Amino acid sequence: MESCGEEDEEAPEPDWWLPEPRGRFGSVSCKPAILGVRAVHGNMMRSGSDLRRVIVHLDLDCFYAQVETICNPELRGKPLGVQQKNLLITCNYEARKLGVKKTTTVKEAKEKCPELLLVKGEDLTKYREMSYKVTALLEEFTPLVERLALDENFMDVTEMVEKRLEEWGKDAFSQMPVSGHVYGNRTVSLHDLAHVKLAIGSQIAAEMRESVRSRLGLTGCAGIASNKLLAKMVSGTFRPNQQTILLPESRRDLIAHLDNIKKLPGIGSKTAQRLAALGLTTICSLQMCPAAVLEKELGVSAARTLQKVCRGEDDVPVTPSGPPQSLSDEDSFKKCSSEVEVEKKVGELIASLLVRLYKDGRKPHTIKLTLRKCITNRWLNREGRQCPIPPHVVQKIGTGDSSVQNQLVALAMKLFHKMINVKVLFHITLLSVCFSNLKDAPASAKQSIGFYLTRPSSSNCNKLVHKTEDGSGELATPKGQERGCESLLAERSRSVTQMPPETPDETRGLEFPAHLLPAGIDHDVFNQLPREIKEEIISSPKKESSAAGNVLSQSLFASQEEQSNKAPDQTNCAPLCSRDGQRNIFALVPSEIVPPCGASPRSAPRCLGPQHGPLEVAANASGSEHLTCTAFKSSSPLQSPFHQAGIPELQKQTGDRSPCDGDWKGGSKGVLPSSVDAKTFSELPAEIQKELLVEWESREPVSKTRTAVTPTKFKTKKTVGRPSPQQSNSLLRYFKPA
DNA sequence: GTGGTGTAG
DNA sequence: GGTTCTACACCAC
Repeated sequence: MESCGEEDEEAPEPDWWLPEPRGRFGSVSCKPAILGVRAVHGNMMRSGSDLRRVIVHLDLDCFYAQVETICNPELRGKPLGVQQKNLLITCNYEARKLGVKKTTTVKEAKEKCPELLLVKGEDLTKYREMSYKVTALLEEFTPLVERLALDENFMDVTEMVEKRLEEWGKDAFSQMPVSGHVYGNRTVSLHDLAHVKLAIGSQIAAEMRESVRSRLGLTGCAGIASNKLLAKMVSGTFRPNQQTILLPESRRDLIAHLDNIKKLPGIGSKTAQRLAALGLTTICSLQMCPAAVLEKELGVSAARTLQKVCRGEDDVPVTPSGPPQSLSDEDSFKKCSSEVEVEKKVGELIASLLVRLYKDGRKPHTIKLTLRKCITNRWLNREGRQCPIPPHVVQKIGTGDSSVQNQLVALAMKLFHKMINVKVLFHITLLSVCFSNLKDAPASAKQSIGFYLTRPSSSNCNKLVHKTEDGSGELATPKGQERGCESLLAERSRSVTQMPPETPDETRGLEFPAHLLPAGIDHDVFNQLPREIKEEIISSPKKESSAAGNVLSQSLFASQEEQSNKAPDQTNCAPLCSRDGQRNIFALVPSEIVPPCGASPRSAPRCLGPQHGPLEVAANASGSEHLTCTAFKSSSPLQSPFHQAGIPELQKQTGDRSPCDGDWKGGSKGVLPSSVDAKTFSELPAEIQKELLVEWESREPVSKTRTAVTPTKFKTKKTVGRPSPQQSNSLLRYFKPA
C-alpha cells in the first residue's frame, strides 16, 4: 500500500481532505429538514457534515449467474458459469471457490473446473428484464435511483435518512445501530451527525437488500457513503451479500488502499497508459501531480475530473436513469464474407430490436450499423455508419407493419456498403445495429384509432418476449437459446407453440388465411395488429381469453355483453418464477399479465376487466405480502374519473363504476392522458378503452422521468446544467463537475 | 448530426 | 490483454 500526506490521524490533512465546504451540493444542500435536525442535534455537528448526502450503491452478486439460478433452481449450489461465445463472462461463488475466474475462456475454465456447469448468456433479455425489476423495486424506496449497469444501482437516501432522524429524534441512533461493516473497522460516533446519517443509511440499505432478496431472490453488496464515487468504491469491500459504510474520515484510507490507478472508476487502460507516460502510476503521484501537467495531457475537463476522483470527491447527484437512450444488438462471429450472409445477420438483429422497440413504445429516428473488419487475421477497431430513419419508416415501427423490417434492413445495408466494398473480398467478425434518437410517438398518432389498435398492451408485449425467448414462433430470436423464467411462466398461457417458426421473410407477410380467423372477427382490424397478437388471437381458445392479456383479442371476438357475463377467473393468478418457491415481484399478477420492463409492478397490479367481480389476489405460499386488487368497488358515478373524461361506453360496461379503484393504486388516476382525445377514446370498444387505461397506468413509472412529472429537484438541476434524467450511467458522467 | 474513441460491467 | 454484449459520454468535425 502506498500513501501520501500524513498517516498520522492527528496531523493536518492536505487541502483536499478538508471537510467539504458549505453549499457544494448546490440547490439541494440547505434543506429545511436538515436545518431542523441540526437544531435538535446541535452538539452533533461536524463542520460541513450536515450537508452530506447519503448514497447507497447496490451491486448484485454474480448477477447473470443468479438470474440463471432463479430460472433453473437445479443449478443452485453448483459451480456455474455464464458464457458468451467462448468467453466465460461471469461465474458464481461456488465456481470461484474452485478456482474459476470470470473473463477467462471457456476452455480454461473447464480445465480448471471440469464439473463447471455452463449456460449461454449472449441473449441479455432476461438479465435486462430482471435488472429493471430490481430498479423498479428500489424505486419503491426512493425515486432517486440511478442505474449504473444491469447489476448496479445508486440510491440517494438522504431524504429518507432525514425523515427517520426527524421522526425518531436524537434517540434514533441508539435504536438503529450500523447494519453491516464499517470500513476500516472504525467506531461510529453517536455525536457525529454524519456518522448517524450513514448509520441510518446502512439500515435503509439493509432493508433494500432484504427486499431484493426476498422478492426477487437476488443477493448483493451495498456501499453507503457521502457520494456515489465513494459508495461504489466501498461497496465491494466485503463480498458477497454484505454491506459496508464509509465514514468521512476513512475516505483517505479507501483511496490510499487502491494499488493501481486503474482501480479508480473512470480510468481505463488507455488513460492509464497516458498517465504512465507521465510517470503517474500510483494514486499518490496522481494526487500530487500539478494540474497543469494533467491538463496538458488530458485536457482541462478530464484533468479536473481526474483530480477530484483521485481525492474521492464527487458532487454529481444521483439522477434517475429513465429509459435507455439507445437500443442495440450485436453479434460476433468467426467470419462473415458474403453480402447475403450480412443481410441475414442484420435482418436478425433488426428483428430482435423491433421486438424491443415494440415493447418500449418509442420510435427511433436514427439507425447505426457497426462492424469489425478482419484483415490478415488481425481484428481492426470497430467502424460504424449512421443515418436518419426516414419519417415514413419511423411511423411504421411498432405498428406491426410488415414492410418496416425490410426497409430497415435496406437502410442498414446502405450503411454497410459505405464501409465495405463488396466487390473486393471482405471479412468481418462483428455486426451491430443500434437504434437511437428514440422519441415518443407523436400525439397525433396516439389520438388515432389506428394507434390504439396497433399498440400492444403491456401484457402482450411481455408475452411477445417470452415467445421469442424460448424459440417458438419467434419474431426474432437470433441468439436466444435459454428460456427465461418469464418464458417458463408464459408457457402456461402459451398460445403460439403451434405456430410455424417465422423466418425473416415471413415477417414481410403477416396475412393469415381467412379460414384461420375465428368467426366474427373484423379482418381489417385484425390485419392492423402486430403478428404476435394475431397469432395469439388465432391460437387462443376463445372462451379462455378472460384475462386482461387477451383483452384485445376479446374485443375482436365476442360481444361485450357476452364478456361481461363471464365469471371471475382467478386461475390465472399464479406466482411467477415459482418453481423454486422464490417470491417474485410479480407474484401477484395474473400469469397472463406481466408488467413491462421498468414498470413498477407492485404499484400497479392489474385489474382483469369487467368480467371480473371483486377480486382478491393472494400472495403465494411464502408471502407475507397480500396485495389486493378489488375490481369495481362501488364509486359514485359523479366521482368516477371516467365520467369526468366522458366515456359512456366504459361506464356501461362497468356499471357506472371505474374499472379499477379501491386498492389499486392507479384506480383513482384513471383519467385520460392529456394527449388523448376523449371523444376518439370514447368511440373505441370498451375493452380497448380499458386496456389502454391499464397500459397508460403501467407506463407511469417511465413517464415520470421523461415528462413534466419530473421531481422539482431535477428541474432545478437541469437549469443549472445537470445531465437530463435520460442521460446515462457512465461513471465518467458522474465525475463531471456539477 | 456524424464518426471515432474510451469506459464500464 | 483480449475475449462478449451492450450502453453511454465526450470530442472533433
